[in-house]
Amino acid sequence: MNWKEIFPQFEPGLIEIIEKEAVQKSFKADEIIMRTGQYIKSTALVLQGQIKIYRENQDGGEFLMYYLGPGQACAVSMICALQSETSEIMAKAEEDTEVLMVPVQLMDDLMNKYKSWYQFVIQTYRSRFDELLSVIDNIAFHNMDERLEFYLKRHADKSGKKSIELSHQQIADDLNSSREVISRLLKKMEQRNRVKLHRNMIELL
Amino acid sequence: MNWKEIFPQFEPGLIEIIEKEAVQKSFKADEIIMRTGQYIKSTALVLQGQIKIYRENQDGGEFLMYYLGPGQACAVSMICALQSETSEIMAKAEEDTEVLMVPVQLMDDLMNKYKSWYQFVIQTYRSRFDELLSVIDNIAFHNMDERLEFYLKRHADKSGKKSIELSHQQIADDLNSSREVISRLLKKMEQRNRVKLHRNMIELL
DNA sequence: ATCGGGCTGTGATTTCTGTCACATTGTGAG
DNA sequence: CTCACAATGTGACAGAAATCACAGCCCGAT
Repeated sequence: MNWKEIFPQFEPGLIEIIEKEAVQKSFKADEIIMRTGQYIKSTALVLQGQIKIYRENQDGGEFLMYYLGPGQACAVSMICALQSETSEIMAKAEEDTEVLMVPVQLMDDLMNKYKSWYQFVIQTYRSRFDELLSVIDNIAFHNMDERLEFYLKRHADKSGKKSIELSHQQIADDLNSSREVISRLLKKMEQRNRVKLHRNMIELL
Repeated sequence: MNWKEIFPQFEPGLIEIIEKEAVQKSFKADEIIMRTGQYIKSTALVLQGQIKIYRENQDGGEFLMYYLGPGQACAVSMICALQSETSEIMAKAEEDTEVLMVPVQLMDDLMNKYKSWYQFVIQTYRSRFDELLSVIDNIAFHNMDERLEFYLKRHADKSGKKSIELSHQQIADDLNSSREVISRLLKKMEQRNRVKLHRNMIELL
């Protein structure tokens, strides 16, 4: 796969180094890419697929933070990488996914030498930070019904499709809620003609 | 005030530039330093006092993100600064506060030229990101009683004191809750001998 | 076709939190 | 001292969400 088209902003010298030092890896859908507490050895650049970044607590509860698609990178891994620390988050492949693993040790060097890398990293920080802000907004200021609408909308935006292929249970997990609550709220949304419900699929109207 | 002692890690050339280009500013307690939507012209380095960084929604609800003390800087202002964007957050002086305002235009240049500035910025990103993660954890996984304990603990850690001089109403605002709920939970904590309540003051045990 | 297991719908109940109403207490200004 | 006002205590009630219990439904494997 020609990854240079996915990161067109990278300058030639940078591409060369990445070509030489980075390793391409594949993950199957539902495969865990990184767990909380795990030592971070590289930063992942997403080439294809979707990665879900989420927080997990001791009781098995999950909470979705955001998705990473092609052309994006995990801010946490960069930020940790620069200090060789352990992960605070979980990353799981939502679909079959291709990533480019850039070794930690390169980071400092790339930041200094390549303007396009520096800008990519800054840009990544900013987008992730903004996403976290909107996540906090949602959970702090909104009830579950509004959070659910936001969730569905974001999911549709990411995939570019009007239909969302998830079970109610999966949605409940992402929102750290329970299946019954989500089912009920979805039913109400259907009654208000915001969605149409199918098995394993929700159609946005 | 001799600000160099507060940022001892800065290298000589960097200090010189900041000395020349930055402006020192004072804010009185409760003064708003930055509002949501405001254009960001400089990055604030805190010299003295405490700044509260919080999110505000349209209905007047507030939600505390974190505090900035001496030697710290606002990650949001840096991140926005680098792209000359508007603020997504509110900043208010908790006490009388002194800050050093570094103009936005300098940022890129400083990042490239001064290793100590670069490291400071990266370090700042990382700490703020981590704080946001723990904020999300709290709100996503914990009930108000646990969030309150976390809040009190964090407040005590920041100030280094065992006593917290806030009214129940102020605490409720920070947690986007209501005064009565906080009063009740504090009473329960007192019964469990976790705190001792006074007027405008809470003593941790 | 039918069996079983994963989805989905729905009521009943409980817990947590927010809201309203009002009593009590502490404190500083005059 | 006392008056006014802010801070705190508390009961009653409402609504959101979690939990339990169970019924029906869809779909793929046999």
